[in-house]
Amino acid sequence: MNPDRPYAHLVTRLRETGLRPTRQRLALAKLLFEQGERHVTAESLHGEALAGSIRVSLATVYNTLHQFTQAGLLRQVVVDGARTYFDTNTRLHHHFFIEDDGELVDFPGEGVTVSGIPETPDGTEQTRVDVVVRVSRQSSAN
Amino acid sequence: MNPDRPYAHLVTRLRETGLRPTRQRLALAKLLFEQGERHVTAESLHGEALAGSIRVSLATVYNTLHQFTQAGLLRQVVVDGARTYFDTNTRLHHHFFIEDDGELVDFPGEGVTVSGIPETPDGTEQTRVDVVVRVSRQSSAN
DNA sequence: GTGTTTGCAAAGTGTTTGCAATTTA
DNA sequence: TAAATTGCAAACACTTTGCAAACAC
Repeated sequence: MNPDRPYAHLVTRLRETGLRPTRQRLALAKLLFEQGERHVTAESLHGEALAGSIRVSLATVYNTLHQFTQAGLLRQVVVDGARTYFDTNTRLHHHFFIEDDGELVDFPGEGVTVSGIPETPDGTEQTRVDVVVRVSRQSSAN
Repeated sequence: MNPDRPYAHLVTRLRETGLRPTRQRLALAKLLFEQGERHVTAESLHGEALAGSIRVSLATVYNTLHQFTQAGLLRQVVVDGARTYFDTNTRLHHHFFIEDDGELVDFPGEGVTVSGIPETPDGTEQTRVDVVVRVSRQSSAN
């Protein structure tokens, strides 16, 4: 939080994407990128910010997440319908989706092969293949 | 629409699942199951019903879609985050998702193999593997 | 008749937007 | 100071809910 040394690398990273390194964006970037790979929702990140005494509005969190996504710093993940997840891992990978609690877990995409996909519909080209492995917690009672 | 011959097989199908074959449920079942495999949203189905002069409320459409899903007559598909799709194809299959217009296209699951999935997270077991092949319309301008 | 189902309108989520006030360069 | 960004509150889209009236058996 020292304003004299405000995470130079994050400042640079934001500048490179054409986003002004504002207090809010820096704070969110710090939460997002300074603790390994993670999955957040707008609300979870907003909660973290507030918990860390970072004053930022939910609207700004949404804006920032979308701007970061557009800049290639985040990847948007759709699994659950209800909420939108953002993933700080932008490399090729897929997801386990733990149905019981809506948690996401990455797994690397390098070793994964999907074979047997038919031709894409007329006039379309393949953008990406997403694999979601849905899992549920084993209950010994089952 | 002849009340004297109200689609006996649909009536039976509903009865088997423990759902009373009400006018609304029969009408929706007819729209859903009498014209091949399809993907609907609550709103699209509601629109169809109204267009076909079937008086049914949106709330009932939602209820019915969920009841049918629970009964195994439909499958819920998550791809787009904004809306929930229901698929009358309950067999093993995957989806093309046409990003430009949010349209879904099925492809059969039999020929598809996903290899290289690591072990599921601790204490969980695999429920299902969903493959979404995202495609976009080719523009000659691109 | 009795329990189920429906429809309405209201409430609930998660997300987006308009705009004045603030901040950045 | 000019342009970008923020925060608020209101608006949104989609979905769920509570409850009285209508319906199925």
